[in-house]
Amino acid sequence: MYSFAEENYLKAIYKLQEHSDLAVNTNSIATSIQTKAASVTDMIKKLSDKKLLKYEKYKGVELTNLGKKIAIETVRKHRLWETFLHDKLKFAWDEVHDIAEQLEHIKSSELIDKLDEYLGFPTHDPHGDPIPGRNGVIIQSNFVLLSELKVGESGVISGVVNHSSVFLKHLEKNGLTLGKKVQVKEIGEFDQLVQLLLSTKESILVSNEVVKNILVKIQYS
Amino acid sequence: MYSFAEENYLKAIYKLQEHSDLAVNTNSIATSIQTKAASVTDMIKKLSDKKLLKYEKYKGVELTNLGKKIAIETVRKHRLWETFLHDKLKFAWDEVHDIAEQLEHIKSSELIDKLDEYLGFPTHDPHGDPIPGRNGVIIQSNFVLLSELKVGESGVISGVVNHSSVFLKHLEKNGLTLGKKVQVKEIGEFDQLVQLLLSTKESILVSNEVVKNILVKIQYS
DNA sequence: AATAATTTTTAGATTAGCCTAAAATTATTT
DNA sequence: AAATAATTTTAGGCTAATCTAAAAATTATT
Ligand SMILES: [Mn+2]
Ligand SMILES: [Mn+2]
Ligand SMILES: [Mn+2]
Ligand SMILES: [Mn+2]
Repeated sequence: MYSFAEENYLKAIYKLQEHSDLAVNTNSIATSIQTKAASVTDMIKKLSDKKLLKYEKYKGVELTNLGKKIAIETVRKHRLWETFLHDKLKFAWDEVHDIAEQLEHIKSSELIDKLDEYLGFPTHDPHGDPIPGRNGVIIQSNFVLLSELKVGESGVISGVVNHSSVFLKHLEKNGLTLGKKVQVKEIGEFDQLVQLLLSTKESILVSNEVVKNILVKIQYS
Repeated sequence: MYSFAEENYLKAIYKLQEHSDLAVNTNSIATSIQTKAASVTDMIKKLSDKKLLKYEKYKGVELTNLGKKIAIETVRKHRLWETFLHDKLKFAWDEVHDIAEQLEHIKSSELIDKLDEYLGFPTHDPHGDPIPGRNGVIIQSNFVLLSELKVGESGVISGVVNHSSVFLKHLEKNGLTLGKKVQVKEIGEFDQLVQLLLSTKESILVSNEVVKNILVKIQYS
């Protein structure tokens, strides 16, 4: 099977090429995985030998179908474990990522399928990210940024762009958690601060940086 | 923190010195961990440098308190994960060990404590082995081998000595699982085959090798 | 006590994964 | 089109964990 490092590289490359089907370059992998470009070159040679990606010197890499499959399996494991940690063990949504980063490398397809079943075949992880199915299919949700909503429009918080602990804690503190309905009341003309109306009738003021990192499912009323 | 390999060595040494407080010798570690003596020598030097064990050339090793602590923590994790896999994910008792062998190395004390709580603070794993507490304390149960029982005596199956999959499956097939009450009906004088009476009134015949590997809690009737 | 057998250690390699520094290539400015 | 900047690769080294084969130490046998 594949090593932790190999799986981490595949996952990182997968996420980099996910929303832009260009070749992924060495430096961007290095940045995303917090390592040096020279290390990346070493590793992508190995992954290329193992037919997990296509590599042309100085031209970046592209995952093969096999590489993509392993990457998606790793994402599936990661998100299922995050769901377990959050739903069953009651970890806060900003605490699950680092532990899942370890758990995602446990080798056993039986384990992950039983975990999936135990969790009731969840479709999204605690951050609203879709959980790939056994078959590798990922159902893309059509969420939009809360910053895209016009004054008067409403949406249900369904995901986050920024996954950092400090951001997630900030949302939690403001009651902006998954499933909460929010309506845009006012957008400050000068500083773009956004006034949000919660379903509790409570009104809160958040920065533009916050609404740019929240994904909502639009509610037509 | 400690590497997977280091934790595995500590656990192996711990189990070897557990029931005999002599120094543990190089070859026995090599055998138990399925590696070569030269590799063991390399590793015990490292563990000695890290104050996890006391090592004297040609004289074997003894865990320090620190080494013992890490070993017990690893055993705790292993058995809690086995319990999770068995109780929650419904893995058979012969399927949990190999996966727990991986899970025991996940680094997060918060995780293991929450798992412990989630499982209801179990005292024994699916094979009847005691689960060390947070504090490292292991409650030793006074189980005896089923082979020690005389004709007429009864006991509740509470553990196994042999943990191999083939043995565990054999027990399962014969209904000899944890918690089952058995009474020794007859011991064959010629071949030592043992006739056991189950609480279902069913009577089964098992080999001496089987009863020598089952631990029971004696029932005084 | 000497010899033989066994155990343990050392010496020297190997592989995975990472690093720094220098060289090579590609991209961007002048 | 040169020159300069940025990116990428190569070269050489390092650590962890393993191995084989040989040497050294210990233990058992004659
Ligand atoms: Mn995550
Ligand atoms: Mn990872
Ligand atoms: Mn086990
Ligand atoms: Mn292990």
